[in-house]
Amino acid sequence: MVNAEPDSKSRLRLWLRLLKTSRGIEATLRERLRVEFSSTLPRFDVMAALMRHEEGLRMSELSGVLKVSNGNVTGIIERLVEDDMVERVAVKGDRRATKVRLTKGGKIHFAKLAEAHEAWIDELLNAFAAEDADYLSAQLQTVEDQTYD
Amino acid sequence: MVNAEPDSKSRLRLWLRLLKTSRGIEATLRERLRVEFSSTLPRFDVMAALMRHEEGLRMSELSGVLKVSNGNVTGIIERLVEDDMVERVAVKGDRRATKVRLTKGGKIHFAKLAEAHEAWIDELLNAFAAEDADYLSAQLQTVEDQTYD
DNA sequence: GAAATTTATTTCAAGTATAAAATATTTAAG
DNA sequence: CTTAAATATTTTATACTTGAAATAAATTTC
Repeated sequence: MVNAEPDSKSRLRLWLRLLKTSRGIEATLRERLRVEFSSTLPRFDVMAALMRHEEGLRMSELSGVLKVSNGNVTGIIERLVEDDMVERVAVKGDRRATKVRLTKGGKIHFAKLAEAHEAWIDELLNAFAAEDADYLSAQLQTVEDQTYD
Repeated sequence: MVNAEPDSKSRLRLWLRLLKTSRGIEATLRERLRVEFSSTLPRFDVMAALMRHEEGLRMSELSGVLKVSNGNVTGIIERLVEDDMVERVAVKGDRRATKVRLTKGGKIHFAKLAEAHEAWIDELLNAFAAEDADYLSAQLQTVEDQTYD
């Protein structure tokens, strides 16, 4: 028995499924961050990146890590600074650059967000046993090298 | 041999991988829609939904299908109407409602977008044979029921 | 070492996105 | 019928996002 359907159809279905799944999870995370912490996913992403870099990151490094535009990061950082979650630090030797890092309060706040976040993901993806999750991650990893920016 | 790492870590890694993969593909699609068609992903999504409903959709049906807010759809439709891709049609019997549907030009334009879109996905996901893609889709499907809005 | 180029960041214009408030209309209740 | 409640949509305020232009500072070139 031959299958008349081209592979492209299966790939298209996979893409639509991938999109639906990730958008669904994202929507749930957004909602919970908003309701339970008056926060947002972009703020969470920025703080997570800064958490992994105690010493701080330049604005351009941050936008590189998060793969978003410079101007975008400027705006999010502005609001995080207003809320005393993040502080700007001058870079000695280069007056064009600024480093940003979490404040003490920012670290404390993020720890709470991160704990809740991990629990939410654990709940939303509980259909996957650890082995299945690892296998799926590996499968998805293979796409990575395909995507060029 | 026991594994000290809790399942939640595997699930978190899966989520981060899922997010990275879909954002990567989305970024590529956005870029190509912009460069090759001066269009955007939200416009594509709206037009795709309208293509599947020849007779048109109410604004609220459209936001339901796309899972985005009413106000959001209002804005996207406004711009599509300006470009003569979409037209508003009065709903007889209910003066509150409006149906929107693709114009003839909108259908012609969307056909080009859709063809390019499918080819891009086929290229970006070529690492997956049809069977692998179908299997992955099925795996991801299991998450669906977990996500509540 | 002054001029040209590159680099780091912000500003800007336009589009996307949400939740909440406002409008307009229809339906239900009394 | 007339008020109250529900429904469909738009408007508003705020945040996020991008690419491109502007600004400022550092580096390279002649």
